[in-house]
Amino acid sequence: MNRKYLYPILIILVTVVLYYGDEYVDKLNSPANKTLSNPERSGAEFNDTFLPASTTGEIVKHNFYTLSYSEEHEQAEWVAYELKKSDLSKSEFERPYFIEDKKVETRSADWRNYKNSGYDRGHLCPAGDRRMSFEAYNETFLTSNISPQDHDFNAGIWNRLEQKVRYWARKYDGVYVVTGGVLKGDLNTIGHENVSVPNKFYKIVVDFLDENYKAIAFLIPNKPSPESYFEYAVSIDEIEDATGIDFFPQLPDSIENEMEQTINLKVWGKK
DNA sequence: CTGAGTAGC
DNA sequence: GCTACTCAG
Repeated sequence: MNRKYLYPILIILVTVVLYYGDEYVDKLNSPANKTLSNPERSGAEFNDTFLPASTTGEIVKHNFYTLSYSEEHEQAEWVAYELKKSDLSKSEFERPYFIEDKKVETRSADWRNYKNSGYDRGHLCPAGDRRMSFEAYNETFLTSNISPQDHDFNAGIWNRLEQKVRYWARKYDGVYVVTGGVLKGDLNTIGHENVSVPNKFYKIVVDFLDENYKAIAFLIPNKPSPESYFEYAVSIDEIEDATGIDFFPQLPDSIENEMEQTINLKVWGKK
């Protein structure tokens, strides 16, 4: 057989085995042996309680993450997803092409806006967080999930933060993540569709392992930085002020208020 | 891991 | 317009 066809088929086969193999193992282990300590706190219904409010009214639910799209800025104002410990498999997939998100009614930006713009097509929900299946990985390559990022920012401090989030997901047996660019003020644009270039990006990470939810948030300039992301840690309230987004409206007020005001870096491992 | 640009059908 | 290949931090 031609090698051109053999390789993709092998990838698909391996993927199917990995994907359904995990489901099979889960079935064997369930419900007597629960490897996750908080399985009842997972799934779509639970995730909905962490969804931010949309300022645009255009929420799009994908299978592996949810976003709120801003047609004005031609990108998501937030992308939200649960990153489970079990999501962190090491399957390797070939990077696909970015394609339009057909679930966005106003059409998401064409990838060509980014070509020769000087900016990366920076993932909001990282491809590295969705390697549990071929479908999940590919779903991150929708243009509704990218934002113009300075390359050295994306490959540098932002990438280091994303890897830390994966570490926290392993340590805390899953975290909830909300991330996006700050779409406010006078922003430069790129491409024929005028995709806004955020000056800052934010990321909020919630550990919901026990009843005492705790969160950490970051607001980082869209430029190279040799510093630690901890230098850019802020409260969720500060991100709400900067973006105008209400992040956890569905949580009980007492939990929301406490979580959004607090900055406790030591419990997140800052030395 | 995070990405880019170019050549060719 | 899409795929394959090469390359960088």
